[in-house]
Amino acid sequence: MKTFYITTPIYYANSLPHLGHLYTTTVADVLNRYKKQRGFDTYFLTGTDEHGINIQRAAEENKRTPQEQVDFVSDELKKMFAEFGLNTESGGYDIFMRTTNAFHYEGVQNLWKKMASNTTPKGNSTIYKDFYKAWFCAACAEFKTETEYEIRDGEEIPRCLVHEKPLDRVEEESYFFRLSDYGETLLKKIEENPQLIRPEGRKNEIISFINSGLQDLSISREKKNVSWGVPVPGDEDHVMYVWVDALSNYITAIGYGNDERAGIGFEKYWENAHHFVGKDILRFHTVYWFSFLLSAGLELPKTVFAHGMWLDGDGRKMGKTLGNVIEPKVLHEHFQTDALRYFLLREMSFGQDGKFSYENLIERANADLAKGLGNLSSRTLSMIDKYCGGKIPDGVIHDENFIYAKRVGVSPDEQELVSVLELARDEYLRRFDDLDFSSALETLWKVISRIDKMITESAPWNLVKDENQKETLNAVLYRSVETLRWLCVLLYPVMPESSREIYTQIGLNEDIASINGADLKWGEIEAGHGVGEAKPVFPRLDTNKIMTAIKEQAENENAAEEKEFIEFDDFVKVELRVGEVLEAENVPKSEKLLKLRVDLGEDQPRQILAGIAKDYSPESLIGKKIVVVANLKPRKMMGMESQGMVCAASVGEGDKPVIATFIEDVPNGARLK
RNA sequence: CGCGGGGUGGAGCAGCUAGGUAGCUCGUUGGGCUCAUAACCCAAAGGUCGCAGGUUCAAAUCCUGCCCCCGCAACCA
Repeated sequence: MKTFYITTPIYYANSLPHLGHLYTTTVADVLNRYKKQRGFDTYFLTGTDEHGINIQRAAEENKRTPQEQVDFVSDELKKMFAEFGLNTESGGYDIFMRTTNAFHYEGVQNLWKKMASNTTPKGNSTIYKDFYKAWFCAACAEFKTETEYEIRDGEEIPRCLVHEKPLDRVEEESYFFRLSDYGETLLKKIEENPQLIRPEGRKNEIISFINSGLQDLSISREKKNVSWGVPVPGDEDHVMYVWVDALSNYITAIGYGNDERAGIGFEKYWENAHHFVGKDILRFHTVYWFSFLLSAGLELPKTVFAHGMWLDGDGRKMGKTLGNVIEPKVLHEHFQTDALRYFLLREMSFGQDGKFSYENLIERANADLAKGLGNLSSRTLSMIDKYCGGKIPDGVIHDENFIYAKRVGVSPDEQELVSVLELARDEYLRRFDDLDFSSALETLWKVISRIDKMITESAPWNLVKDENQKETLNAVLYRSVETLRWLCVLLYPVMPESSREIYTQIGLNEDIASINGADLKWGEIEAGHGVGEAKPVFPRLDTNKIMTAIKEQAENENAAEEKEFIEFDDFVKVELRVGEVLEAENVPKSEKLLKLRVDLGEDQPRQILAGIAKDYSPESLIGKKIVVVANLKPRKMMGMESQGMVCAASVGEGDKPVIATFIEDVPNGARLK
């Protein structure tokens, strides 16, 4: 039997579950069900990456042990996956991989040894020990060069430009992987296997990255600095750094280098491995991972597919500040899982970025599911119930009745419809195989449209009044219900629950999870078979109602958070003072920032940067008395230091700032208490 | 010159790798129908495909230059 091994990334166990996790794992789940249905022996991996300094720190902050910390996060993730039917019990992933598993330690150590025992394509040792001094950003998981960090006034430790967190000075012995010897081999592999990195645009990025020259990769940390990791074999003083440890999970999980998982079948699954990753981590999964595999003498996966990211409805990145984050919890509460699955696959052209808003989801669910598929199912079954006594009619139109069928525009021969359906099915499967989920689904919805049209044009509600049209009526209903059967089978991977539900309502009871769409044949529903009760499968969603509920919920949560009282001492820590704006000007190249000089009654006015340029002109602020947080830690923005913060109310959806001021005159520097 | 993504009817997108009548969903307008979850069907309006040049018989698609928007990765603010 042909195998198919599909993986999501293992998610780093220092952040709580979010839409990104849900998306990648959902796509993988859909494809896994699809391949299984098509007769493949599949294996589906997801999980968590649980080592490293960030975990160690998060554990300290939360007063837990690292193990408790990763147990907590991976449980949260598992809970979310279970809520969305992605867990093993629901037919989802086969393993929730965790890098803290004992078998992983064994497997990855054996991989390391194997890598170390070989030489590079250029005949050098693959792993060597060296001394490395560099600034390292734990959040980026990258070493930073001079252009990638800044040293703020009064600080000695540079901060990463991306995260603005202090960097770690890594000045230690480290094992290195001789990545610099693998460029040519990688390029050759990529060229030989057009499907190796997808989509095309992303592949080109990787090629140009390789062409720009590969540097050797630090793959260990001294144990005295980072203890939470897999020990380097034969060297007590080092633990593996993320790359070898995390990436290798894909092979240790199916039995590479360890006995515990050997039964899963490394050989058979690895030869058909497919990694699904976000485009942000594609480089690690191609350049680094491929090189490790080559160094260990292992085959590369068949495909690494980089999907896009979900942006908000306006095309902006989701983030806490903007308040535009899509919460899995909200999705679970207000939407059917199948509607979400459909949306995720239909709305995004796979490989590109997509926009996600609750409104879009509601619109899709209503247009395609409630009004489309659901309504077709409902009208078909209801007519079979009313006009045929709940039994599926025979679809044959005999010669003598051809004339009546033609009179209402129904082809006596069903062959035309069958060809259309088969063509759509073939196209659907082809596009699905090509991971073009969105247009695959589109082809099926054309079929739905066609059947709706057939029904409307032949008007069964009129046919039923005419004895001569009995066979025409039966044929229309048979064609409709038979098409519905096909749709259920084909849509099962995308919408397992709803497809099963409709299938049951049709009165059928095979397990559609194991019906290969390619084997579907017209006319396999037997006439006389009783249909089940027709119930709406996809409820029509009320946008106003749902959006109101979601907003109220968010507000309640905010209110709950605000109700946590602080001590007076806490308030006193915030030094609010009256300031007079002496000067104000726009910051060049910045659309948000204004540079203010504010008199706080001190010797020198302060320079304060405020993100209000969109709503306030510089002139309008001069001479105004405002409220300033005087003891806020200075911070650099656009190369300038801001020595305080302007207080403003945050209003409306765009968090429009409205500056606080006084109704009477007040002396500069007066403290607010 | 940091890197990347994008600019296509009112909204959201596809088409661009292999040039050849500009397509889909939603929305709008008018009509039809009543089996169905106020659903479905038909018709219409609406685009100089960011701008300028070039290649070509032919460019949304290829080339050059420019303008504008958005990200720097779902974390933190």
